[in-house]
Amino acid sequence: MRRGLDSQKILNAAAELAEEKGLENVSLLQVAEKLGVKSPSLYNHLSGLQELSSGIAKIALDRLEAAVRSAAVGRSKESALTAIASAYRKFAKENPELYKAILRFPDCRNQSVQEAGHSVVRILYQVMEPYHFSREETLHFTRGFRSVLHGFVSLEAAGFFQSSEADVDKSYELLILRLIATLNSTENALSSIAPPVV
Amino acid sequence: MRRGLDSQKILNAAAELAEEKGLENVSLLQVAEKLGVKSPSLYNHLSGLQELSSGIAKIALDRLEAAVRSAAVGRSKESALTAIASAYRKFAKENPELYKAILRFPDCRNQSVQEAGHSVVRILYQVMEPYHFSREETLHFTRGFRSVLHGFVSLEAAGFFQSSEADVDKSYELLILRLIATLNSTENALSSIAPPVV
DNA sequence: TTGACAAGTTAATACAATTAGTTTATAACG
DNA sequence: CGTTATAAACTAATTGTATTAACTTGTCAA
Repeated sequence: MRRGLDSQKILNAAAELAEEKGLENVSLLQVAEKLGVKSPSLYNHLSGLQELSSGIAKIALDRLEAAVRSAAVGRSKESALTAIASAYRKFAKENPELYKAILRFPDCRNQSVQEAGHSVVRILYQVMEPYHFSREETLHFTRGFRSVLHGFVSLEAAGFFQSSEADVDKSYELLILRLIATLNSTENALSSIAPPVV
Repeated sequence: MRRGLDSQKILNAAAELAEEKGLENVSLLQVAEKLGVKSPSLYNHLSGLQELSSGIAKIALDRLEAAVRSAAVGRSKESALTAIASAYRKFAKENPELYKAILRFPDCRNQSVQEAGHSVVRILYQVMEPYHFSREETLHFTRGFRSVLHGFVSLEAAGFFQSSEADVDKSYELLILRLIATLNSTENALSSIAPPVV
């Protein structure tokens, strides 16, 4: 008895298991076994399967954030945005099971998962500072940018871009560059749509 | 004995159940109960839970396609693209459980799900015909456009856009308009990135 | 030293998927 | 009109999982 278990160790084991056997095979039973413990013991440290799922999602977001942050360091504006885009897709390709964990819906209602997601967004705010957009404009753009990263990466992961008639890397690059290109003419673009926000 | 079951009826019941009780509560047991039958009976019509999931995803994609197609009818280019974007998001908002079904990863490897996804893309090809882009350019753009739709809608559904500092409708509208705007200057945009494809 | 509590345990319950083996309605054929 | 083959249902059993309850026992602090 009396192992040194705690929720962090459990979540790390779960994340490891996800990478080894696939996210769908992560069960309390399997995690407990990996830790040399019976599954009810886990309830001393977390409230159930839901919390395990949320925890994995949080770990995944933390690692994604680290990857994105390190890609952006020392860069700003276009250069930072393209670097972030590459790092984001690279992370999803290298950690497919963890990336899936981020996607699972109910988790995102979870407080700490929300916060982890938010800290990814904060990086975007930082690299966009030099543009001197209003807070609202920045928010609109970062929502869009995130949508693009997430949308492309998850459709790709789901196997929807398998046509051999066009290179997937290039589709991604073009998409990112297109979106970034609209930043240079933001004032014009915005004012043709709605009055400037300021 | 001898109800008039078949796989279509099962899948429709499953889709209905998803809308009523949430996708995560769709089980063979529940579906069977809804149909007044015992769960092993379902195996006469489908191979198991996987096929049930794929089937729900296919139904969802079929309905999404119908919604998108009907939004695009009689329109082309910008007008069609914005109409499609609105219809897509509207569908996801009105059918959250079905939209989740589309996202579930393993399903997308499924043949008929892939095909259903493809027919959504075909609509995009049609409305973009008047631009007279090359097949490759069109493919790149439609991948991007789909990514934007899917990415925004799923992040929103996951609850990531809850900041009250900017209107979510407007974020979406701006994103779509930004992306469409890059089409008008596609030649320039592309050539500034890489040699024209033609 | 002792006793409360934390962290394990086993045992039991409930639900879900799936398989095996059985029964029976129905339709096709003699 | 009877027979029979088959499909479609059934019951029963197995396995895997989450979760709760009731228990045991280290460990730390009074």
